[in-house]
Amino acid sequence: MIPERSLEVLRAIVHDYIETNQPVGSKTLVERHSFGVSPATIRNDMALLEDEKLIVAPHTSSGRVPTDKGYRLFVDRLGEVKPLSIPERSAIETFMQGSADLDEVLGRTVRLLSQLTDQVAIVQYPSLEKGSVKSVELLKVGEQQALLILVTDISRIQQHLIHFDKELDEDFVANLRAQMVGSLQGVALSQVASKLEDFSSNFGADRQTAVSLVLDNLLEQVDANRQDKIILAGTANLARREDDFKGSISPMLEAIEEQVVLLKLIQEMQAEQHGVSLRIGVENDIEQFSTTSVVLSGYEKEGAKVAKLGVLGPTRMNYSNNIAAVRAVSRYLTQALGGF
Amino acid sequence: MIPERSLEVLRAIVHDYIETNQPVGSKTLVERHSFGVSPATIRNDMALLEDEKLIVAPHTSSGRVPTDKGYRLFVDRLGEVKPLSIPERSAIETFMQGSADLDEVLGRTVRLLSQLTDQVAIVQYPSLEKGSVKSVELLKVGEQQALLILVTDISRIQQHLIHFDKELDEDFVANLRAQMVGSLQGVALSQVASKLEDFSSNFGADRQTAVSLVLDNLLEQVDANRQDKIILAGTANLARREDDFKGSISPMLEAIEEQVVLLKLIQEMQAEQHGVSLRIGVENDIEQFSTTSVVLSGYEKEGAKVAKLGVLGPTRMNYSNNIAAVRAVSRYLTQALGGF
DNA sequence: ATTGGCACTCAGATAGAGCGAGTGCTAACG
DNA sequence: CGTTAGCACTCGCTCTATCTGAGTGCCAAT
Repeated sequence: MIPERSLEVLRAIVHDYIETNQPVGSKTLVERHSFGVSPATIRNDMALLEDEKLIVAPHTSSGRVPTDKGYRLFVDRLGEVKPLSIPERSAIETFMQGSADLDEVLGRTVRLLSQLTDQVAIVQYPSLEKGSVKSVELLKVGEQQALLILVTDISRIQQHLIHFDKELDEDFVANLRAQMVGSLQGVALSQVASKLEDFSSNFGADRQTAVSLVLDNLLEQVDANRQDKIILAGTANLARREDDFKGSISPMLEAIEEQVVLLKLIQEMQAEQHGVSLRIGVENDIEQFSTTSVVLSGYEKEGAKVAKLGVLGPTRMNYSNNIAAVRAVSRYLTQALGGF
Repeated sequence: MIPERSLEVLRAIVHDYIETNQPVGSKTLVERHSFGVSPATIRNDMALLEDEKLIVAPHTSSGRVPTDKGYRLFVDRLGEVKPLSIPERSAIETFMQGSADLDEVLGRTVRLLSQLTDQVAIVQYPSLEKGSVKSVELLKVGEQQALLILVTDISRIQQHLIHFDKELDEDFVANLRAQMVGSLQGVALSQVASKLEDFSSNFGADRQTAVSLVLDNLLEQVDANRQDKIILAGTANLARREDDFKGSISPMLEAIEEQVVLLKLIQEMQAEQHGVSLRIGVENDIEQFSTTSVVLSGYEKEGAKVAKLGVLGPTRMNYSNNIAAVRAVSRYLTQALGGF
């Protein structure tokens, strides 16, 4: 077991290193923090921590730097999550005010989170895996065009324009719409496909092409809903802290722009303690993110987890602050969504 | 006037510098290109070009590098726009295939452009300043909620969820919808506000709150349409060429993420020769972009320019290629939009 | 267990030397 | 007069050597 004071030393090292970006040595450590002991004693503790692979010396004779494992121990056992400051709280309040639809709320949220943490912020759109159809509409908007709209129970709206090869007549469109509403309203998204199985038998042979075109589009939208969507903010923060990443940041920017990798990462991470889940450095077994940490939390809608949000940044990040921010924003978002 | 051969020398310098990223000297120049003269002669030409501020020597005794002015002369008078390669053409073809609605087409376009040029690609959404209302819809999607949808003549779709404080009844919604369609179908966006001036007098006093709520939302959407929107791709390309920018790239990333600066820039630039407009380095009088060049072109819908698209990258970019790509993509997009 | 003392290590800063690509100038050449 | 060869000169790089100092590990004393 690691003695109490050694852990204090680790905490101090993490704290100072995050603040200064310099390897921290025994002497400066006793100066900055009031341990009641001499540098030599601290050195013994540091040797112990190094044996445990919690810290490492970049070169033979320089101060120590926390390892990923060191950060992990820090956040798990040492990092008291400090509450947000008053100005931060009021920033959240004002940011969240007067938002109307989902796009706007999430857009604000992601920018807010990025501002509070100075990191890249990620907000995942509510997964509709478990959602249901609130409303489906088909509108004729041109001679040969119709707009298919799908509204789900968390007010996520999708629309898609469909082009037909023949002119549409109003009656047919109205009829088709009515049939769809009848079959689908309130139906779970996962059930839509089966509900529609012999839907097209309600229509005459001359309508089959048009009907199946619409149905294909509808199923595509339902499917697109299962593929989760994310929005980002603050990618410029990556560049500002470029030195904290070993090599170039361009692979990371690519991965972020790609979104697929991010989605996979988010998918994998499960909420742990305090509702916040954390991956530090190589714990992300994705190569591009081996020098980054991810702080993630879920947010809720009507008591059920619907999606996640969090931040991504260099392993040398202010965990206490970022964890607090992610938790707070997640709570505020949950609250804001309650109004829908 | 600058003699013919000196211009050839400038062309060669720009070409080699873009390729190698090294200041180019007189000796390597005669080796790589078959001028029929000796290095000493080239040196005289270079001295001339330097007097004209078309090239500059980073240090007393190193090769020369083109100035912004040099690049400008190059693109205006020397850079023959080479046609795209066969693989590039077919890449465009496949990329553009099977796209349905506007979001999808523009999304593909911006990624394509970024791929072809290895730069940050920008596509502006069609400005609706001159657009007109194709269709307007109001759908009840919940007890106290309705979805307001605005479709314009270039198939740009917007929707917004409206919350009412009282329960809605079907008849009222249907009536309101019918009135709106009657008043607005085919009306130019700029005329919408005046058309609606005493619209609410068609309804009873008990409906006024609800009606004005809907109208406010509608006007807001029309207004949002005037604010242009842009989408981006390939921001990671900035990081990959970081060395080409003097300082850090983070201010640039911020400006790009902000979008406001970009919009202003796009607004200012007017199509010049070949339908392509160009800003090189300090010609952008925006500080953050003083080391970047922007290649921009318009694209059309039914013979009228509707918006712009282009790329942004370091001044040391392959202008011939990028101009060709922007032009080609703009043409293909115009063509693709013809189908709407 | 803690501490002072001490020899040791090594990254980073500073300085000087040599290299070489590239220049500008001048005088000669066709 | 445009072109060219020759040449002295500049100066950014690279390499090497030296120095400095922060920091370490170890050991004997407390």
